Amino acid sequence: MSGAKIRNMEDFAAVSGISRPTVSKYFNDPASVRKSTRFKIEAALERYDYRPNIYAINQNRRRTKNIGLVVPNLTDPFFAAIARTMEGLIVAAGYNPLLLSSHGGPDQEIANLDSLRSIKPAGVLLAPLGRASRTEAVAEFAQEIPTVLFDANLDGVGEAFFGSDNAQSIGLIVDYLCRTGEAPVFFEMEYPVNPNAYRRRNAYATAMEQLGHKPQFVRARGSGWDFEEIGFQEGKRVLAKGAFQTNTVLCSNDRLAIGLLSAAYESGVPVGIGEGTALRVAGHDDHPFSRYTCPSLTTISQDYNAIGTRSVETILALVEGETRAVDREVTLFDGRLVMRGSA
Amino acid sequence: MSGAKIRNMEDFAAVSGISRPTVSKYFNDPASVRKSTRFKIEAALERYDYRPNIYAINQNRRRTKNIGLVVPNLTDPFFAAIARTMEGLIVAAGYNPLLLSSHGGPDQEIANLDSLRSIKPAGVLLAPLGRASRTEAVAEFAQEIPTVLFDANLDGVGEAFFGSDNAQSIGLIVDYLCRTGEAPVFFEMEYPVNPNAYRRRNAYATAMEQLGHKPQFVRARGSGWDFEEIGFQEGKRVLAKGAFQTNTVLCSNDRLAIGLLSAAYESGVPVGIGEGTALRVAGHDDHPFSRYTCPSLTTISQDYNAIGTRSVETILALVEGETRAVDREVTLFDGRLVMRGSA
DNA sequence: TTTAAAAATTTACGCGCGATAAGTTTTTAT
DNA sequence: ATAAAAACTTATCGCGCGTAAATTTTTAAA
Repeated sequence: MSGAKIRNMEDFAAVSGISRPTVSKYFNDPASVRKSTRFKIEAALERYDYRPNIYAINQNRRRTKNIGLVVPNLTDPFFAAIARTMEGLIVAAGYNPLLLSSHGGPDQEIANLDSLRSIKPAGVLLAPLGRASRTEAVAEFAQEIPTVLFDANLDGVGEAFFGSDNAQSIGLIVDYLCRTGEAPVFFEMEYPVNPNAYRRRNAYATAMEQLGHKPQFVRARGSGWDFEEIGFQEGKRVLAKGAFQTNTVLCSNDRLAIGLLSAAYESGVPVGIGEGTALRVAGHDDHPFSRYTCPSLTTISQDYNAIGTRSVETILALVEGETRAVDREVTLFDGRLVMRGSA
Repeated sequence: MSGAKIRNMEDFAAVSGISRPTVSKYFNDPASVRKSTRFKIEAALERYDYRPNIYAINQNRRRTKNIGLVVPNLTDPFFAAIARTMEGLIVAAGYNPLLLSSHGGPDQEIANLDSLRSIKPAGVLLAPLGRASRTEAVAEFAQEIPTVLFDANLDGVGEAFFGSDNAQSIGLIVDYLCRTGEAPVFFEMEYPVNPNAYRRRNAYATAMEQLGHKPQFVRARGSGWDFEEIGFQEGKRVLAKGAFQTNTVLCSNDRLAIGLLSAAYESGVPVGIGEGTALRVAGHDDHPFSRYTCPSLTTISQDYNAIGTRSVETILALVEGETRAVDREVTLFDGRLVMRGSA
């Protein structure tokens, strides 16, 4: 770091002894210039502190190097974790991730897409809110800008969808629960906000019937995204009434289960699989905290590594191929049973 | 939405019947143009889908409208929540927040600041990693770009710092624990990554001595940010040895406490304040999940609404005043005792 | 070594907007 | 009604870079 102030690429080209357009080429792809000129430029980079102006770059480039990454709710550690995975992959591919959270609201989701529009991203990875999403507006966005959905599907929107196979995973855990004890009751939100919740409900019913059991539901009243609180409040209410039809409860997701476990504890209902327990509880998602519940939560681990990897690969392929998908690809990954103390 | 394609501000000015410079003024401040012209422009905005090119704007503006927001770890729901609060305030003030997570690593922290540099933000809100931060590099950044620190202080870095008064909050909870039972042992990381952890350690010692008790420490081995796991593993180890010197444990933070509670459960040690309990556990931070631990966690609630609000206000004042702070302001907010079931 | 092809470089221009100056029209105040 | 102030228009420049076309250099093949 020394010498005169470098104000732009022209200045920098001067001190490095190379023409500005060649320097420009270098920054777009260092391998595209002759080795000798690359060395000259890199030598200059060591002596002077210069970096290209990102606004000037993007004003002229056809496509930016930005990839939008929109999740329903960053406060949910599940999405925080998957977003982190994806961010890493995007950076590794030489792109610039832009992380936005919809905070559980469709207005914010649209606002996020709007703000992405002005960033002119090369592509977008979107985990939609689901049923709460304004599907038309989202579809319109996906029409404009290459978009890959993950976690929650909106029929026909975007170039591809990657998520979990709820039928497989719920089937798996229902089977496990039935093998190891009483058949489970399904504990869920009365009005789920997420399409996965509907799929899980149906998957539960199907799995139970195939095993010769009658599906039984307990529906928690309440709305919004504060699942733990709803699971807790409604859990207390149901436990007080003794209204779980069997001693086994399969929750639609881990956050609901976390609330229910807390309610069981406060209600003095011992949860687990050992001696002296009165209730088994299972969840779905392998939430980062499910290891530390009391007892630790038996659940399904979504393969979010696969979901993240494939989603990023797909959007990058679309972006780099400058082509739209011919068929909309829908890929569902299997969940894995995680046996812990609660069921 | 109709009519010809609008490619730039010139086109849009034409269809709205206003000159381009005036349209430019409008977009910078709608109140700066005559009401009649504002209506014309807004009428045109309804008919045509135009939004100014953000890259061209920022290339020419002295200062952008971007505010960087860097947190140590978005996977931690505490930071996710405070980031969300701040994002809202920044948007409300007409600025554009850019959320970045350092994922617990100093390299990523520096990378984040570097990537912010190329965005040329008007100002930055930074919750540094703390002791792991490369202080010199962060200080250099804060020299370049107006920066306000929050949560963790780095001496002399940035224009201001807002955080919690650990002396007050730890004093408060130590006092509470001593009034209601045995004096607490302090459970903490052996090598804390965060300056708050050090302040809490010292605050604990001071508070204990003032109350006539001998401070006693249990230090968890392990490093990194996986506090729950460390609290769990080390909690099991210490409980197995019966090495807590009293029946009351004050944890340096809630995540450690969550791990410890899980360990106590698995070890068959009943936690709480009622009959038949053997251990009291308290935490610090009012982590979003501390309501749902078993038992629910007695803790200190940081006033992160105040921290968020004041941090945003301060950076915006700096940004809009185009002035640097004369004195570096350090403001610590009081914590609030949250009494729950665990202690 | 010659020569054509490929690669690298330079020339020249344009992107979409902010900023400013000078002149014109409209609004406000007296 | 009139002057002053405010808002607008026209004209022009410059920001920092990407990129097509033209030119030069290098490489590879004959």
